[in-house]
Amino acid sequence: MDYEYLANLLFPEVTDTPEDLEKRFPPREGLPEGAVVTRMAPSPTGFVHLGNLVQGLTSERLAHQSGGVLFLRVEDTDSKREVKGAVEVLIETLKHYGIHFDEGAVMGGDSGAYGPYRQSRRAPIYHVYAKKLVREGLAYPCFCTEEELKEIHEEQEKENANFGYFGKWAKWRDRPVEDIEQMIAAGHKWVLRFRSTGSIENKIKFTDLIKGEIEITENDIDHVLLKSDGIPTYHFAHAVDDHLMRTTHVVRGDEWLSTLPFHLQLFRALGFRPPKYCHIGPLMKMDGNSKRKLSKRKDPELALTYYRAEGFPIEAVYEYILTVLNSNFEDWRRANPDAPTDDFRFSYKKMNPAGSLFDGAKLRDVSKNVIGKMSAERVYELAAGWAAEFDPEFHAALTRDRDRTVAVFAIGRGGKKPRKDFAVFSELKDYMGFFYDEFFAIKETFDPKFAPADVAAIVSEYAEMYDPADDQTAWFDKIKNLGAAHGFAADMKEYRADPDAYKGSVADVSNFIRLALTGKNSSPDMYAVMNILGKQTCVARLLAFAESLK
RNA sequence: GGCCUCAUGGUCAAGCGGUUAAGACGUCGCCCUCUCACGGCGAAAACAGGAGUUCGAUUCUCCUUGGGGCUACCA
Repeated sequence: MDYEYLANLLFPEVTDTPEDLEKRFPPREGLPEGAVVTRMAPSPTGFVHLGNLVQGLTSERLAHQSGGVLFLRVEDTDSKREVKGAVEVLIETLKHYGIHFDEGAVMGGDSGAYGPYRQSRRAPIYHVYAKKLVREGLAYPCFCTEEELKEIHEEQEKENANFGYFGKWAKWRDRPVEDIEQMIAAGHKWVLRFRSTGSIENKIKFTDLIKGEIEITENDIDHVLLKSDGIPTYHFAHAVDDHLMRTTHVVRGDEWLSTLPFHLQLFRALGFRPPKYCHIGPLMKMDGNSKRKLSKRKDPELALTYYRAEGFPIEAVYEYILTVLNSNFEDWRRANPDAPTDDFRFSYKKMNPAGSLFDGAKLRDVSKNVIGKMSAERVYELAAGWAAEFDPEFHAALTRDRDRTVAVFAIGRGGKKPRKDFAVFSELKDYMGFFYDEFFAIKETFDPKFAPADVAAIVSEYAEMYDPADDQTAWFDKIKNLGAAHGFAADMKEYRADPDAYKGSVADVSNFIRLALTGKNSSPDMYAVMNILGKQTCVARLLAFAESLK
């Protein structure tokens, strides 16, 4: 077989050589010793999910912690799954989550010397290597139609054989050039296949940075390298791109583990040195009531837009992912409560080889802590930003009087033990909506054991005596005395010692007032709440509540 | 079907041949307290099963079981 002839037949337009490309994309210089060059390489399917972020964050830390490079490469090789505008969504979402890329695809174009960074625009580059493989007898064209391949598969099922295009089923593997020429002349479409020399009899040993040493069977399948439209499959693009872009580490999901032997084969055939691999276990999710794990690509709860709409601060999602990825992160955070996240020394050695179940409750806890540590101004900015996008009405209320809203957020904030009232901004309206007249309503009720007449009397009398000038002690004394006058214990200890001697306690009295002012049985510190609400509003609400009980 | 991979409480996880098997979230109880939240104290809760190696296995090996993945001109 004259491979040189075949190569020119298949790729007449390719004149560049691999050497030309080596020169065009030289090894990266000026990087510190041990610098990690890696990438985030998502496919633009329309939404970004948590798994992407896990992978991206791992890559980002590995790169920037080592003084290396992180770039964004868009793997848009599948025209069938192409979703318009998805690339923009992708770039925007990653930007929102604060992953900083040193180079790669950006809105409308590229930035960096190793591009193009969209695989759909790299066809000429792939073809140079495709031609090289053909010339060396390492690849060949295959004219099988979809139907033929399906037949092969069915036949294999019948024979109980392994699936795939290999051995006797690889009908185009050893066809004479004349047949190929004829098919091309007749205008038939073809794909380029790898001529595998591997055997499932052989095992290869391989060291993954996360999983450790693993043993895998060699690949004997003649996988497709170039699809009939001339665009490469993931495998071929991975080998060519990561070599040319001088990637040192590849971080990806462990669903790639089984095709790894093929990738290694490909790197060798191409004369490339393979990168180091970190295969991350999948992120999983509870399936309703049954305690089975599953990975769901299409699960809306795993889409990043969900967390954005819920109103999780990005820092919280970040910290949560870090706690899942590196088991020592939580300990570090406890020891360094105020240090920037980037100070944490991330290590792939601490990553769990197995997949982990996504824990929403834990995310919430992390989020509460993160928000609890923020300044009131910061919470204001984020809350307003969230509301602007997802709740315009609430946004209008929040921003009507900036200083007042900041004061609301400042209640119980700061100090060693900040309040942790909410985990997401979407709960905010329920938590503090009563500060704004348009969202205020009596939503709960007091214990039916109390007589409405008593409650009404207490509330209306309190409206008379409330004085914003009182300090907190004087304020509370008034409430105690008022309660006592109505048969409610002023001292909690005395009340507990003999509950039957009283109608209730000062806690109950406070709660009547709270209910009148906030509409709920729970709220932040009442003294602070009343100060912000102002005397006029307080009195009006107290009287209205008393009136409603008649 | 074939191949790969993973396996400690409900969840996330320490653990690297000898431990009372950490910690966090969640759950429950108590304390603090004007409610809630916070905080403090405490409780229940785990090495999937079976062989082997070893003086000794959660830790090493094998098998079984179970989960996940791949087996496309998808990534």
